[in-house]
Amino acid sequence: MVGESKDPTTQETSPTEDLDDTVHQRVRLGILTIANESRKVEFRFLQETMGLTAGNLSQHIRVLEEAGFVNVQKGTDGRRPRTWVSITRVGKVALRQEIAVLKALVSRVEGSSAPSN
Amino acid sequence: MVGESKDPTTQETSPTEDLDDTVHQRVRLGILTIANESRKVEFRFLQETMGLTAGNLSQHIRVLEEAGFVNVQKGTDGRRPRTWVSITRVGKVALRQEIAVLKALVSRVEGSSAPSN
DNA sequence: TCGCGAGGTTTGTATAGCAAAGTAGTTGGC
DNA sequence: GCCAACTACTTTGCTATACAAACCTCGCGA
Repeated sequence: MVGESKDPTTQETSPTEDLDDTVHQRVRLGILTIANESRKVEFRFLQETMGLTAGNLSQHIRVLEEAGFVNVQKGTDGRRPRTWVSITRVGKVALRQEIAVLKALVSRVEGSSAPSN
Repeated sequence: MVGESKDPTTQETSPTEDLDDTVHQRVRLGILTIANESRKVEFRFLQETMGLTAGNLSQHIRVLEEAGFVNVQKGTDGRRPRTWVSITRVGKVALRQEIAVLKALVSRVEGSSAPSN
């Protein structure tokens, strides 16, 4: 039982302390993942793909922008206004870090088919 | 460019929509991960391992309990009061689901060393 | 028996997340 | 060519969340 006996196989470390809440948040993790797949992504595309309201997406993009994880470009497609989001170098590093922690977490959970379970 | 051309290799699906915010939240994901590793875990152990204040941990445990993901047992160790947390069957299913989505996410991100990157 | 500490819980508050309402420019109908 | 409806977001307002400080209860030592 954890905390009672010191089982050497028990990993007594926090599985999630290295996660950055700015990146880990569900919607933003999705945005970064998609943004990481191409040079730039349209606002509309993100909204439809992720099933978000424009207002909600707008706010999450602002958070990512203020963290330096994405750049926002405004322009037009024909005469219609468009907003594009692109991931920055810093954003890519942050995403990689998140992924690294998640990989470790997945391994840890999959490795714990504890006998008493 | 996503949203402009229909590149068949582009995964036009949300990477994170199947994540449950109750489970995905950083601290709670940690609690469930640790709880999944043994039959029951002491409150104090969770608190120290994850570096949380007692108040914060208490709240997160309540959320997990109300979701049916953990059971809370109160008792004594000698004469000192103790609180133990144990993951439920439903909690295990929820954790597995989270891990499944995270695995897919990791693969997706690692698979996108997009040429234009 | 009084105070101190252990072990949590409750309360207060700042922030986050979300959608409704608002804004600015565009297009289509007549 | 003027106005209504639409596109493409942004801002605002509300609710819920996350956190720590303050609080509570019980046992133990002096």
